[in-house]
Amino acid sequence: MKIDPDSSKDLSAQIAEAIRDAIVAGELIVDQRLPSEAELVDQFQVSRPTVREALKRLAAQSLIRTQRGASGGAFVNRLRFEEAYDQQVTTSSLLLSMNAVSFDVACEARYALERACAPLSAARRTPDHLATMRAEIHRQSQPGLTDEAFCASDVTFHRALVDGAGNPVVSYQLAGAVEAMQPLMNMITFTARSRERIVDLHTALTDRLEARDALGVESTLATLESYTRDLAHSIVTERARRAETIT
Amino acid sequence: MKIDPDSSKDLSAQIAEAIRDAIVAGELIVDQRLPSEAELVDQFQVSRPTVREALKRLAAQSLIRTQRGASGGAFVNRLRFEEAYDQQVTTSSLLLSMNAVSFDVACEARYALERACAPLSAARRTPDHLATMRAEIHRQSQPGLTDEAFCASDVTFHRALVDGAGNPVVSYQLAGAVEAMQPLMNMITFTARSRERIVDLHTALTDRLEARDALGVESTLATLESYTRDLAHSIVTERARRAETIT
DNA sequence: GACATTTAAATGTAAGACAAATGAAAATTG
DNA sequence: CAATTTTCATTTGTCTTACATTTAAATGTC
Repeated sequence: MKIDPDSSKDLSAQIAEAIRDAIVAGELIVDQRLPSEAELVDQFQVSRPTVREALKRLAAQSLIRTQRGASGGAFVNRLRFEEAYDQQVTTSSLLLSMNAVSFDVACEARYALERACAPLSAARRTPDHLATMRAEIHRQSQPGLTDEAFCASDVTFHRALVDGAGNPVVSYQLAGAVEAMQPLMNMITFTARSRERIVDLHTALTDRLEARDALGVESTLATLESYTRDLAHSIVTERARRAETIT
Repeated sequence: MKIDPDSSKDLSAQIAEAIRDAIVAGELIVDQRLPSEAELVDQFQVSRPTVREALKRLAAQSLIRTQRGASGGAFVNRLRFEEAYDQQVTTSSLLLSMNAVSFDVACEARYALERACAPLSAARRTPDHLATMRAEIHRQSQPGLTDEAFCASDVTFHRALVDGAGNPVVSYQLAGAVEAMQPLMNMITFTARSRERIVDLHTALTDRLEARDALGVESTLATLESYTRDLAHSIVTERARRAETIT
């Protein structure tokens, strides 16, 4: 592990990269203790703040965790799916908002990927998944639910559908696609009628899943996608019409 | 933006979180300059190294970039798809290796998601995508290609297939699934015969895509998946047999 | 007005100090 | 001797101060 003091990059960035590469390459294994900050200072011939900045970079990516005290130090962190979820969701959300990704494009991506789970979920869903989905359907039917709560329940519902595939990698990948859509979904105001329609589709989805009818799940998801997109379009045009009227 | 000096978390972690929340909430917009380190010191009532550690955490997530000099400082960074790719790939790779995800599970997830692109790619692929795919097929047919190069070409081929969907969100999501598989794929030794079979399937895939035959693409992908899994299984059992013989 | 120089502001890096946590060894006590 | 308490060394967390380097703008010079 070497660093170049004349590089354009920060020393801390170089050191972080060197350590990260060692982790990725398997030279440092999970739960292994890194050298102490003082030892890293000697090893890389830099000051302690620089070493610390490097370690914080790694900590921000959940690659290491630190512990104070006598037998403390920095340890290679086992990256868990749950932690990776969160990072993926915030990254995906920022990607959508910062790159002005349209509702249509995001929606298309989400449902395309979600449909990919249909065969797996139909084959492997457990009663637990179905129960979660029906519970969320019930919640969504409650009058007086705020739009935010409705969207949150929608996310939980779809996550249960995805988790039904019984494949953690699929769940991880889809978490970003599904949850990152939520801010965009929150812009939609759901009328009583549109909620009713969505609840109907959710019910159909759950029924098909219970019947292990993969094709039925896929086609229902397609219907839900087009309905969601229509809903978004009508709201956009409605807003445009109102703006027109005011002008 | 407030921080709690008595929290169990590091001060730098709290400050980073506060700034990150402000970015996610849209209070700080792209290319906007953050307060200088000295100002942040005043604002949060902490020392400069602490502020800097917080900024490095954000830089590690590509949320900010820093610039030296008179009108320098830290700026909110536009998170681009390309940067996010890399992070996603390393995160996905580490998830697979650190959680001992089996080849089957990873492979299933990858092909399930990739099949989801089939209808979109069939509808939107351009001659460019087809040309890239055929070029990679040609490369894969070259004798004397190392296994690593073969795998790398395989990744390029599949990325072109995925990019054909013409949806950047899909490309982003799939980048992790496809590229993170490469280390696992690299464990496979490809014989001349297996390479021939894969090249045939790739050719079929490209032909179907050219014909805009979505179902054909899907079924060919399914065939490729099962062949890949069979290949991995035979290699595992072969190794087990040899180990048996030695013992 | 064009060009060279200076200056100021900002980040990058270094060095040293102390605080706080923590586990282990040593001392104390029953 | 065993159990408990104390002490101590190690390590990270934080602060202070200082200097180096980069960069753009202000200033001066011709």
